[in-house]
Amino acid sequence: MSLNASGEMYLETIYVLCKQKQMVRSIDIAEHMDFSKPSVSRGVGILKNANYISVDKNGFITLTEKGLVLAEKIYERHTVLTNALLFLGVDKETAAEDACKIEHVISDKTFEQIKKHIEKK
Amino acid sequence: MSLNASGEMYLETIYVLCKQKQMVRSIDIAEHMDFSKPSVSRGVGILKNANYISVDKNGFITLTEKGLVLAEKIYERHTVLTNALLFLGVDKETAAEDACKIEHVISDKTFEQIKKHIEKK
DNA sequence: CCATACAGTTAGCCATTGCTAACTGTGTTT
DNA sequence: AAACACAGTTAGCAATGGCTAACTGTATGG
Repeated sequence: MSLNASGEMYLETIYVLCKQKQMVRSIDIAEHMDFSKPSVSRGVGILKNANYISVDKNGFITLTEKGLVLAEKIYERHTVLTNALLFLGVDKETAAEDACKIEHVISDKTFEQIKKHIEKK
Repeated sequence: MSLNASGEMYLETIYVLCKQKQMVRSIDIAEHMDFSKPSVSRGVGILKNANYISVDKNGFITLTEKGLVLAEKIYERHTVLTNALLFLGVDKETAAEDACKIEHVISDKTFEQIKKHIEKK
C-alpha cells in the first residue's frame, strides 16, 4: 500500500507547508500546488486513508509517524537531487523541476549512490 | 504533438529491435516489453498516426526520419544515463532500470549537463 | 478442403488523476 | 436574521494506458 508519484507529491507538499506554517489545510495545498480543491480533497483523503496523515475536525492536517518518515525521505531526495544537478551546472529552476521528477522514479540503490557521491564533494 | 513516456518507450523499443533484427512487428514489441498485443496495437497506432513510424501491409515496422531522430535522442539518453549510474557505482540491472525511468522525465538542459560531466571522465 | 496457428484489431473494462459544477456546513457581516 | 464568504466534499467528465475477450484475415498442414 505504498504511494505513487502523485501521492508522494501531496505528502511532500504537506511536509514543506508544515515547516512553514504549522497549520496546514487542504486549501493551502491547493494553492501551493495550483490544483483544484476537489483534486486535493481526494489526494488528502488517500493519504489519510493510508495513514500517512491525520486530519482533525477543523481540517488541519498533520503528518503521522509513517507519513513523516516517508515525507522526510522524499524531501531528502529532493534536496540531494537538486544539489546534484546544481553541482553539474544546471540552473536553479531547472534543477528543482527535474529533481522533482527524478525523486519519484529512482530506486533506493541509485539514490544512495548519488547521495554518497555528492556528499564527497 | 510530441510523445509522452509511454510513446517514447514504444519508440525506443522499436529502435532497439530494429538494430537486432531488421524485421520488426508488433508481436516482437509485445514480447520484448511484456505487454499484451492490444496494448501494443494501440501504441503502434499512435506512433504511426503521429508519423514516427511506418507500418507496411505485412505489419513490418520501420522508423520514419522523424521517428529515428527522436528514437536516437531517447536511446542516447538511455545509454548516457545508464553509464552515469554505473559510474556512480549502481549495479548493472538497477542502472538500466532507473535510466529508463529518468530518461523520460528530465529536461534537455539537465541531460546535457549530465552528458558533459560523464564524457569528461 | 478444412482445421489450426499466428498476427493484428476492436470493443470495452479498470485505475489513476487532473478537472468543473454544484452542494454542504460554518462563521462573519450588515 | 439574511446574506455572504470560505473550506471542503460529492458527482461526474476526460485522457492515459494497462488489460481480457473475442473477432478478422492469412498462411500452413493433415
